[in-house]
Amino acid sequence: MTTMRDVAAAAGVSPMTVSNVLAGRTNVSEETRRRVLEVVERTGYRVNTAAQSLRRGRTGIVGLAVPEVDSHYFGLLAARLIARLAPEGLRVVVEQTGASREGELAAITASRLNAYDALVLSAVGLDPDDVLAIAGDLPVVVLGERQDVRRFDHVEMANTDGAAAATHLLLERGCRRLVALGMPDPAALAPSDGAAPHTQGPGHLGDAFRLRALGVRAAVDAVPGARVLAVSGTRSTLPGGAGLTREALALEPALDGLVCATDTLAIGALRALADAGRRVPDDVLVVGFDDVTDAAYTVPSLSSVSPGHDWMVEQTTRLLLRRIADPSARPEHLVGSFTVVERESTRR
Amino acid sequence: MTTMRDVAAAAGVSPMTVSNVLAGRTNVSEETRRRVLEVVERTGYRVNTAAQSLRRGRTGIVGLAVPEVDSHYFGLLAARLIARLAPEGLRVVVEQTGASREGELAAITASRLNAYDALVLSAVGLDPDDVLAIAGDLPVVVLGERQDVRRFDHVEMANTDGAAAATHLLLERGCRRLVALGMPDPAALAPSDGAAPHTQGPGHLGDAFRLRALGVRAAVDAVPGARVLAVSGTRSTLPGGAGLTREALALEPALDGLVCATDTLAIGALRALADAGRRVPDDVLVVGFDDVTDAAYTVPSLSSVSPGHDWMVEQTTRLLLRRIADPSARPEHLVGSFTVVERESTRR
DNA sequence: TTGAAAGCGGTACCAC
DNA sequence: GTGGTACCGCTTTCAA
Repeated sequence: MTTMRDVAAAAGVSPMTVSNVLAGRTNVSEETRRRVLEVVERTGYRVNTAAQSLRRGRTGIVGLAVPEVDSHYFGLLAARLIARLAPEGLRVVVEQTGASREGELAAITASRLNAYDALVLSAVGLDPDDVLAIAGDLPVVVLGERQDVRRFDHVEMANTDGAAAATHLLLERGCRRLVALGMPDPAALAPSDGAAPHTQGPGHLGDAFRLRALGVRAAVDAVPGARVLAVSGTRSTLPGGAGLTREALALEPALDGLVCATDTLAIGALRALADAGRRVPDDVLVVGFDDVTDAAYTVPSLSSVSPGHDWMVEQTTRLLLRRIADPSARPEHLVGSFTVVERESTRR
Repeated sequence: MTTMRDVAAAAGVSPMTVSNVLAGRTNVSEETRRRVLEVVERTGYRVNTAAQSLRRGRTGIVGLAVPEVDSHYFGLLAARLIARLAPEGLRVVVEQTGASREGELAAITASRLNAYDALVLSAVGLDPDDVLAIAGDLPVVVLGERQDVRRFDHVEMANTDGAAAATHLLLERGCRRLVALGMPDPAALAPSDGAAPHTQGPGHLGDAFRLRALGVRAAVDAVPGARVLAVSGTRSTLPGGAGLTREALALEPALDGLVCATDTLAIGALRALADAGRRVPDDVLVVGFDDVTDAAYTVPSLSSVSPGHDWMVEQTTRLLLRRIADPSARPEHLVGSFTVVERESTRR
């Protein structure tokens, strides 16, 4: 193992000078710099990141906690975040939180968490207390859903408005028997009792999906004669989407519109509808949420709510860097805009 | 910031004892252990991983280098690897190598690489020299494709045999005008000149796809009257798959079978075929490679070559742990088996 | 069963 | 421009 001391010795300088050269500091003569670099080159020396981290107090690693890695939305998010943070000198470690409610999460995540300079929490089905307990004094940016904790920076999707717009699209196209796939029952959300939606007890489902359900409900309530049935009880997976759709078809055989909590669920739904002999968009209209890359490539292609990924990643990065630099900064709460991207699955 | 010293002081013991308690070592009295844990609990203390890494000489982080994060195969691989390595106390950092040939990669990757205990290289379009240069003495497991470097542990997919079997399936179903989508031209591979396929110059395309092309060629050559056209020139993406398919339709309007280098390309192809008014499987049969989750959920569902993901991840993990423990172990080279999963896209 | 000493390999600070 | 000194927070070693 070559150390900085070795390089220094070989170049006839002090370790400090090697450090200065490698850090690109300017207080080194051109001659010395060249000599040091020559030795570095020759020996293949690379700085020890652990030592660097210990000394600097920063690891250069950002944790990204997502419910499941193998989902369309996550791939999109991870890819963009990794690409965006790389030039900032930050690497991304992916934490899967999906299977692990309760203890698992508290145990595993907590012990690893301090290896990160910051944590991005993406639409995790955790209640705020969990997050609080786990985070400690770690900079946290919550992404996508709403947390009622004002402590954290937060980039929120237009969950409610986006879902309302998606639902509105189906209603406009003539749907009257809707199913909200993968969302908690909007009817049970008691929108009129004045309580904020996030006070509905600890998150058994991500806040995001509850907020989307509210949007669906609002849109449906605005149209006399329209009704919506919520079919929930699974995470956002393809088999989950297919399963829920079979359930939906059994519960509401006359369904003519499917508003899905995510594109992944919607893609599963498309498959299940095909299996059931329901044609999309002839018999049933389908709309998803997230506008993942795949949405444009399904057959029929999938209409979806686009949350503006670039903006979200950009803001997330900005808040992250800001908070790493200044942990005491006042938390920001941003809400993104959205667009409904219409494709074949709702075209009539 | 709470340190181990602080905890020790508060518990009236030495830092060493705190370390022993937290590491679960047995040489601590029950009484002392309880006292220490109580303080840890109360203060929310967590060990500093940087210091730990520095002292131990291991970071607990494994790099996973993939061409593009946002692809179906990667999601699958990453999810499984992350889940499998977590109980081993290893986290996964994702490195995107896709866009970065040459300098980029050498520069960026090399500087970060020593933060890892090991590196998993997944089907990267690098030539072996690159890998050699970058890796240094870092444990490397190459996954999926073939490297002619015997230095590395290697878990290879049944690229050639799998592709041959997939092609055979199409031929069996009556296809005679095949297109190999996303693979280098099998005709140009000069299979009979005795040269090993990996001597075809530095990897402008992943070895994996070239090996798959060889399989396609072998299968086609065995059937008189059958021919295959290779349409390549893109990485494995959905738009890429659609684009290549449009190209293929222009070059070979009579095509009746599509063998795709990956499922992602195949899914893009399904979309492009639908756009072109070609029915699958009525007019054209399509088969992919990887058997990603999505393959079972497209409409029509996609036949694919399944490389046995569980086995691959298991072997990768085994080799990884082995080599971390013993860097001088003799490199192993494993080749997986495969199964052809037939679905609607080839059912006639 | 407990703990003192000695670093792991860098870098901030400040003197030269 | 250069480098000595101290120390980041933890753990290996070995003595008590």
